Amino acid sequence: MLDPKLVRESPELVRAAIAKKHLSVDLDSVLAADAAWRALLLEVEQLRSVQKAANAAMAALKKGSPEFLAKLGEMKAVSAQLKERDGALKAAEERSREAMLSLPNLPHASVPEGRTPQENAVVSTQGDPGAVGAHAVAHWDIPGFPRLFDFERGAKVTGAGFPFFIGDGARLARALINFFLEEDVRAGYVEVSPPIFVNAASATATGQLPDKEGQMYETTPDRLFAVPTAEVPLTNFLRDEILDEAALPVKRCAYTPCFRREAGSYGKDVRGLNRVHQFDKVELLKWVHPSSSYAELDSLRDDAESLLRKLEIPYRVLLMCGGDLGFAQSKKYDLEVWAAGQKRWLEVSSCSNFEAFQARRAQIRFRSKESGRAELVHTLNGSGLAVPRVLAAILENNLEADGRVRIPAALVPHFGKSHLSFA
RNA sequence: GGAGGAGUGGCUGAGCUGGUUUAAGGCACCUGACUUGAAAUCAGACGUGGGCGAAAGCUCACCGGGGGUUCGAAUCCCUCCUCCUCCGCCA
Repeated sequence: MLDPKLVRESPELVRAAIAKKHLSVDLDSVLAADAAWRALLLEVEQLRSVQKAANAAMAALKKGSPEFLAKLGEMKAVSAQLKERDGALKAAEERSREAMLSLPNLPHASVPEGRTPQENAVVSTQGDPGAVGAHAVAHWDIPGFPRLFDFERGAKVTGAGFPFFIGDGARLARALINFFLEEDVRAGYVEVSPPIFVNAASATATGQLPDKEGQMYETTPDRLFAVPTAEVPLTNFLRDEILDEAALPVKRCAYTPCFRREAGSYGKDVRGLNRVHQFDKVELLKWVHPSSSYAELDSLRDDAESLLRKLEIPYRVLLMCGGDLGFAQSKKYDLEVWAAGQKRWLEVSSCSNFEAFQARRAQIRFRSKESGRAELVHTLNGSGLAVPRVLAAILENNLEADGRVRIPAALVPHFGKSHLSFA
């Protein structure tokens, strides 16, 4: 959420942010809810103050004395009034908080104007998408593909979008996970293996609840949620804590399976490995000093990019425009790999700076040496990387005439051999 | 899963027969004095968050979470969570 003080004092900034993100949010009703809450707060605090003063006076009086009884009668009335007003205050506070939570984060000045994904800026393109010839085929059309990636039995056992990975398919996924983790650790991220279920409080702190409840798998009877990304447990790791300034930046990476119901998805987007309900991903996460968060965003993006360079997969970097930025992000880059068979770009990483937007909701702070106060950190995250789409790109870009797939040199030590076979 | 015990500021630790408690005392941290410097000692300051205010400052909340009783709750009641001990079950 945004700083309520900022919303109160500079509503024009918030209005501009809403416009740049092409959202429709009623800022005036947010301001009204906030003002109503503050008026009630003043009232209730005054009543409490009266009550506290009387409390001290009564403590000094002899219990049962006429003065005591008179005061007691008086305070019973105050107490009843306070109870009524306090109820109204709680309701107003709830309304105000919900209203504040409906406001999006402010986009950074460097975010381009635009409404649709077509207006995202292409920052750079690496490798040559045209290098693979006309013989390239979509990965699901490669002969033998169903033997290694069994969607039919997955549907039988669990449901659509839950494939089995078999033989060299499972081996390649495992090699990628291992490669990503090793490289990320080398880049200074501390490896974490988090719980893959989280409680409602955690899902709320990172914004999955209440809005995206339908996107998560939920367990009964404990009401735990299967993580849609490692970002959720990792961000919550430091929830409600105050860090040493010297400990910043804190860099973490984590491999988890990720679970997404993907309600509403359809069409060619969901074919093959493009979009599945359970997938492996290594997530990168940083908690940083506010003064360096944009430099840290660039280095985070470069860490993710270097994985693709080492795998020799053509990719491009997009800078998201205001309309495609997302509710909580200040600035976001997408990394997309070239899938030569489908002749389209697939998103494999999304690197974002949330500034203090997430940290405020999760109350993750550091003790500032300069001010002596606890200040909010800036949080960043990005994939490093999502496995199935990288795997799909390797299958499509590296398919050779004999029907085998060449394994990128950097991956061979993890895969154990130079080619993947569908036999 | 069953039975007991315990959760108090950055840490430690009283209060827990309800009312001068404004949460004692100690440690750590910070400032000052003494000192060539340091240690020790002495003095002072020392939580987080919200609201009002130009500011100085004023005010409210917070004793694991939530609810209740009461004029008044760290203290009494209910409930949930976590940790510890023991028992049961189990890879």
